[in-house]
Amino acid sequence: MKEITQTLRENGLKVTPQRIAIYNMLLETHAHPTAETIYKTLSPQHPAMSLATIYKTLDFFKQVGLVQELNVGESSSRYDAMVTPHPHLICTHCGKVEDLMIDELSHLHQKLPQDIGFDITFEQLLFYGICHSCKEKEA
Amino acid sequence: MKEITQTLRENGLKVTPQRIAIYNMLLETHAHPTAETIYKTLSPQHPAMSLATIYKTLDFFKQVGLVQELNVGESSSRYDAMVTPHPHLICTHCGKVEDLMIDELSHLHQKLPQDIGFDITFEQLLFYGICHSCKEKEA
DNA sequence: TATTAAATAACAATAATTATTGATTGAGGA
DNA sequence: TCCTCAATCAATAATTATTGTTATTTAATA
Repeated sequence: MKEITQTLRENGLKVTPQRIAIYNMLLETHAHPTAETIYKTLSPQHPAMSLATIYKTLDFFKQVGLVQELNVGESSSRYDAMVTPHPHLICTHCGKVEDLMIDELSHLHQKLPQDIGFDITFEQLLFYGICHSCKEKEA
Repeated sequence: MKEITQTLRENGLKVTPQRIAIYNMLLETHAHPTAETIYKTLSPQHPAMSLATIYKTLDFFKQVGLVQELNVGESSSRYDAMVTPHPHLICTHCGKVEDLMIDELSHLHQKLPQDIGFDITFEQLLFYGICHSCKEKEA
């Protein structure tokens, strides 16, 4: 709680209940929710909050480095409060997205040759496949 | 030319001028165009072709394995006729997307531990940064 | 060439996201 | 503490990418 209020203030953003609610929800889940999911989850406690507020808040958070946006090829973006670089596993059957904390696959830009002519600032590694529980159901 | 007609026929799809035009355009470019870009590029020679046809054709091609869809976080998808797995470089300044043919970074799923509980079918590695020409302009 | 099933173009519809706008809030100074 | 003003809020409208729908056209095959 202290971290977010501090981070917001440091970046000249106001600390509002909406922003705190969104950030806390992202901290508590590992499900990489979409804006829509966040909206539905928070609706009971924040019935007045609009979807546009979620989008704007997530956009602020992204700029400030509190969350990372994740685009795995679905129609909508997902959001992750774990901002250190790490690969993701995506089940193409149920849509589940999992974090993968493997150091060897988390800093691949270091393995790039010098002459590619790009200054790399960020990397994203996605693995698509079928998760265990979906595979069991199919069998 | 032979390859696409053959592939389409093998998959029970009709060979039409539109499909051939779209596939040839993708073979000739390395720019990873969007549906909209393909549409505009082909309009002069195929003024009657509709955007919906492009989308549907790209969808067929994807299913059949003639192209791969590429989602780098923009609002629209890009398409690549190079279907062997390879990383991509994205310039966050001008939006350019380049192929990166590096074997070491093209089969990373082989480096995954056995116990992740996923059957991986596809991987995508994206590097975001500033390209050389954008960097020069900024300086 | 005639037949038939699939593909096309035109247009409508949907869904995600963004822009706009008037109302509200809260930090800083009197 | 109260006032003022700029920033933020929520609601709504607008935009944009993509996908259905359908009548018409076309490619494949006999």
